[in-house]
Amino acid sequence: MKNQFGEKIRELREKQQLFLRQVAPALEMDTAQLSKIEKGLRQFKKAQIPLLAEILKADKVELETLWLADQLMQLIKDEPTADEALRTVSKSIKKLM
Amino acid sequence: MKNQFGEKIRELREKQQLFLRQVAPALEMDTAQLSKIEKGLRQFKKAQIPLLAEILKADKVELETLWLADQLMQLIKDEPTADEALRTVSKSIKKLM
DNA sequence: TATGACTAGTCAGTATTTGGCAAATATACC
DNA sequence: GGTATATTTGCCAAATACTGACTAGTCATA
Repeated sequence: MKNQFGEKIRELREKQQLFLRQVAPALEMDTAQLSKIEKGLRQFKKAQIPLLAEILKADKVELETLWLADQLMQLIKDEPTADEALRTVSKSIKKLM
Repeated sequence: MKNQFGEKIRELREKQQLFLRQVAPALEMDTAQLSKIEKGLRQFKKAQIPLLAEILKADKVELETLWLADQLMQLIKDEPTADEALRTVSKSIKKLM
């Protein structure tokens, strides 16, 4: 539960029967980088999500959501106050909407 | 709703009638730094929260929660998928507890 | 206008992240 | 086994972001 984005795009890539070597160049990176991204060892650039979604014929918004969820998970993992902090944030965000 | 930690510690400091020049040295920083922290322009080091709580006679856990909430807010502000991502994270976190 | 509290700006030093390559490993096929 | 392709790992230099420290500034009050 800590690399949902990477796992998802790997799943999508395999479903499309694409190899790293086919996808990576389209994102202007090498296969090693993309491999790391899929395993959650490197960050994927948010700005590239739309392009990636297109390549993988996936839902852009879903990928963006997973990407953001991973960022959040990173922050709160190992944090005892995670739960309460999330509640605080949810409350705050509702006021902005 | 974006600098709850800073606002809180300023409030606490004023309630204790302390000046920046009194608090900052105890945290091994200068007043300019602490001022920026209170205004949300700089990060406060998580590891120093217990000490800060002591100085301000405040609840350590509350400060930690606000600190974390601010980190999260930073990430999700301006993110259209913030709401959904938060839900995803909340779901994930429950599985770890 | 003098003093004290706070803030804004700058900048070098430090830390972290990234991109790219080369080598290692894994998998499949013959 | 041997070869070919796919993926992963490790490393390092370059780029980027962050921090601490200092300076000069504003603001309020006496």
